[in-house]
Amino acid sequence: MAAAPQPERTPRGQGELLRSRLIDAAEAIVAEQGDPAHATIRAVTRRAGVSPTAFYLHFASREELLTALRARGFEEFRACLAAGVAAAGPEPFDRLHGAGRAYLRFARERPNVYGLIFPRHEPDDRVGLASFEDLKGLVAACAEQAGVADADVETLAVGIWSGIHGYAMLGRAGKNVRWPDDDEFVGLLARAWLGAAR
Amino acid sequence: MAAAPQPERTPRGQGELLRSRLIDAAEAIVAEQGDPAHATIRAVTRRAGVSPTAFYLHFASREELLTALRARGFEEFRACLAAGVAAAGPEPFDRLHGAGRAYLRFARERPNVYGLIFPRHEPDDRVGLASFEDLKGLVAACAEQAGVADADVETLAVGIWSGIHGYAMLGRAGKNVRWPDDDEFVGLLARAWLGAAR
DNA sequence: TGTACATCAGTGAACGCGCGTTCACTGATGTAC
DNA sequence: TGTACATCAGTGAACGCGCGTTCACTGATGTAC
Repeated sequence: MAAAPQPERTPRGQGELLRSRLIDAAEAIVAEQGDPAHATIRAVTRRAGVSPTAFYLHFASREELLTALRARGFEEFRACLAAGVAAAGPEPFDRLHGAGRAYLRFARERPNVYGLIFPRHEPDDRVGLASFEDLKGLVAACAEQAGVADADVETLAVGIWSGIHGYAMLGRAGKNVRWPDDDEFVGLLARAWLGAAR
Repeated sequence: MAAAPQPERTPRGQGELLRSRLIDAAEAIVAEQGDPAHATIRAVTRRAGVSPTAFYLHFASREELLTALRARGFEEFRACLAAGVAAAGPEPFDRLHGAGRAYLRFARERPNVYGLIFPRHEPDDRVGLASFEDLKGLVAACAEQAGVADADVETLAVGIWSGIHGYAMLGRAGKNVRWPDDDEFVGLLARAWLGAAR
């Protein structure tokens, strides 16, 4: 088979392609193995079909790769939430509910990416801040509609965010505990903090 | 100095002492480094002042050591909560508040032990179950006193536990967010889920 | 009371492995003249 | 149009390290007779 020899090497001028291929490989490893510790330089380059040394053409260190991976995961997470809100229509409580559902679906379907962007140690401030600002907007609209305008919106948002994050993290523990499903929990959470307006 | 030569070796019949010394060493490493991955067999035995081979006199594998460490951490956590409840007196809401404060203090003072017993992956069912049963008892007493006796206690407990766990995990993220302090948050959380009874 | 033996609580050297990182090299593709 | 050269996108061998684990050994302390 002397058929067309495939270009095994990235064409000239597009060397940056390998960079995203390496991030892809790292994401796949994290998704499969769960622990970012498995995304070693050698494992990532092996998966990308490239020699370990090629790694250094695009990253100065393993930490730099993980930072890039977290940044990508965060973009995807935030886009997922935005889509959930947009699909929910104009009503404030519907929008908050849509965000909550999207949040929990992401955490459930991609637990390892979720774990990467909300790490136990050295939390990424950008994640907290940007997501939290989004959430505060949704909560403020609900509070206004519910007539609890005098409430401290920031505190309400903290309460709701804590609840949803805790539920996402604990959700798989304790088989003997009857966990409400995502939809039900988001509803209960909004009612608990924002009153029975809906 | 030919003073009394210290017994550098555990006296006969008390070989089990090394077992707990190894767990001590592992706990110290986790507390200092944050990540259980650093608690390798060699690092643990080095810290305990013993040869790597001595490890196998007491544990069949590294995983067995980590299991023992988690079990110990969980005992300490549960004892801490029980003490917080006992010190709070007989009033149901005071007791729930005491548990919540103790929970958050433990998570704040010993974040790495907390992270070990509420791991992101492979959650330990015993932890979830035993702690959750404790919590359900406290919540049931509050619900009864608050006159929301018709409410689903299990669901209320899920909501409160999720909130407190989420707050504990997120608490250090986002410096620009104004987090309520532990006491205030526990109060808000109880009021949100159990009504304004207190 | 002495002494041979068993047990206990370890040690020390060695193995093969995967890791991060460095170094010198390669071979195709473009560009200047 | 040819050709020398530069650049790009990598490769391959090697290093020293810490790791888990195995193996044969040691030396003090107790026990049977």
